[in-house]
Amino acid sequence: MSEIAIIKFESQYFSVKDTLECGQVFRFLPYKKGFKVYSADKCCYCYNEGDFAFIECEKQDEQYFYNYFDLSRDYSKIYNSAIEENVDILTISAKAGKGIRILNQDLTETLFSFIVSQNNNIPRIKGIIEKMCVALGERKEFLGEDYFSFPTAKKMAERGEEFYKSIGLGYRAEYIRRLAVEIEKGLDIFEWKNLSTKELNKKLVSIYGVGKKVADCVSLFGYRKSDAFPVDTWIEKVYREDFKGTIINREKIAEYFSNKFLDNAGYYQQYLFFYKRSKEKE
DNA sequence: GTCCAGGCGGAAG
DNA sequence: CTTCCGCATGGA
Repeated sequence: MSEIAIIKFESQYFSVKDTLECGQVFRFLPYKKGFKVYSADKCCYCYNEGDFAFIECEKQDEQYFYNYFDLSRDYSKIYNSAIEENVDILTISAKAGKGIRILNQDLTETLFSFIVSQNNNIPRIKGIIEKMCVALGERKEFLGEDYFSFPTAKKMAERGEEFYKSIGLGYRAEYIRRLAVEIEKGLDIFEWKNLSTKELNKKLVSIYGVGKKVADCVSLFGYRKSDAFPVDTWIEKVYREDFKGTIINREKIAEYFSNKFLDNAGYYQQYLFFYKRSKEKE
């Protein structure tokens, strides 16, 4: 039995539920007072209670999850900047999603996950990724329960297109398989860490199965390029209905928001996406 | 049955 | 350069 560490953090700018459910991450499950969250080969249990958020994990993973939940960043600055923009829908969205933080996710997992996400809905995306982990990941244990790690590229490269179709990937099967093979052959996506957002985008889009939208998500959630502004169907609705925008081309809508909100664009995007999607579900 | 989901690749204009 | 079309799957 390994030792458990508990991280305690003020909840004013940290809602575990909203942070997990704002669409940036796909591997988490309700558990007791909150959620179990899985990242790469690690797991933690987190929840809000009183005026705090708590994260329980193995002692050796304490730094990993401190960084994962982006706890060294001051979100009051981001939140206040959003309010100061003086844009109604952004003010409403920021207030509704005040506790949202952008996670520092595992890069490889983020890239594969957002390829799965294209033209797909969040419950299905979760299911497909879970099947990949169960089939190809490594069995681990946390708080007395088994779970599976996100598979390595090596493991993924061993399986054919048929396997990926069998877990529901449809036409995306070949995208996943080919990326795994490329990484196995030496493609190093970590090398792109220090590129500008624009140069990074070029590299990402060159991957088979990665277009502008997925590239923006991976830039924002994996590489933490906060000027990236992913435009999906929900954000397109926000743009049309709330910003009264007239541009049709999604790439240009993304450019519009990146230029408008600069290094806060990605954070605002999460507020907007979360609010728009939560309203539609009612 | 139709429509849609955190879209993309490839062909055609 | 931009626009259009086919694509797998499952839930509403």
